[in-house]
Amino acid sequence: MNKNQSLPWDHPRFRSWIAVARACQLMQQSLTRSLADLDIKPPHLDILVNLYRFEGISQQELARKLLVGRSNMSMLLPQMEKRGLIERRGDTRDKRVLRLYLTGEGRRLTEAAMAIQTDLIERTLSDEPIEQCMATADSMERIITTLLKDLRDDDD
Amino acid sequence: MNKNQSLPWDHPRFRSWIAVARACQLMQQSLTRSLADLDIKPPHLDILVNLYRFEGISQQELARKLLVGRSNMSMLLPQMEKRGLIERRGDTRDKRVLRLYLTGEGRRLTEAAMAIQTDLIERTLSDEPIEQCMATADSMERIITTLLKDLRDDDD
DNA sequence: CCAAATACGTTCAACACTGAACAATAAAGT
DNA sequence: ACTTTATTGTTCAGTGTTGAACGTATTTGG
Repeated sequence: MNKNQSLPWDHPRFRSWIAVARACQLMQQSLTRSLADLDIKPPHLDILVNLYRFEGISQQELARKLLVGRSNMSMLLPQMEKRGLIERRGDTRDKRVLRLYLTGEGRRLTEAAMAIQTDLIERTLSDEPIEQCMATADSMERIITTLLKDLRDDDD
Repeated sequence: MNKNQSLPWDHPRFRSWIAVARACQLMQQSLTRSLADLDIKPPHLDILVNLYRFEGISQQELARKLLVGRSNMSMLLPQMEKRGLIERRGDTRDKRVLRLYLTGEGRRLTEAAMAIQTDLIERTLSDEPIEQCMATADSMERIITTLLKDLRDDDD
């Protein structure tokens, strides 16, 4: 019973998750490099993609979707607005919220960036069978649901 | 041909990877909370675990394993040394390198932290079949290899 | 044997992210 | 109607991460 018998690396789930985390970290670094040409970083891309899909979203909703703090959006969005990628218009009914929209240039940039990201992913995962990818996706979506529920429970 | 026909979300591999990234982000946040009791954060745990497995590793090697910059280690390690978790001893043969060792307290803390992490992972993944976990692990390890090779190629 | 190139660790300025405190606005409770 | 509570976005101090420049030590190649 010296080493408590079971080192973490012996657990299949543990080993599996370590690999997932490591792959994510590497993919993020690779994406950062690939996006450098467009002079944006992954956080900006996350924002752009969400505005692309959900036009008129508020800063609060955006922060929730991205799992970051509201203050983060308050730092990034004005800088992207100055760059002419997005536009912030006050909601007429609720004067507290700012609704977010892509500009024409923002939309063009978003499409270019998404193309880069898609290429990177498709290229990196090209050896993985589609069924495996879909099984992993299902798995991850279940895990996401579990984790979201846990985090919400803790906030009470 | 308006929308370039294929939005990223229609690609199975793309959808799959987005789920992976999101799950990782959430797991990281959850881990951060769980480790708060021990007053350490995920980066510290990464360091501790590697010293646990590879005693006497150098700062350089450690940084490479963790996929972070050397300067990062130069910031974190002295602070962990002051806290009495690790020890840094100069190599006798090569006076440039500092070799890293866990102290008794560091080892205890590492074991406690690993138990927390293992519990979190086992609990979160408990609904996923073992075979699925192992298939995902294989998948991820292939992807890691590919990404590592790509990053190394870029550095030339 | 010596000069050039390389490797290790540190420092520093720049930037990113967070959580807490805050002002303005809206919603709920009385 | 009006006080209280909650929500939205901002600001700020604290902390983490990075890449480049640097000093020191080692290795390589003439």
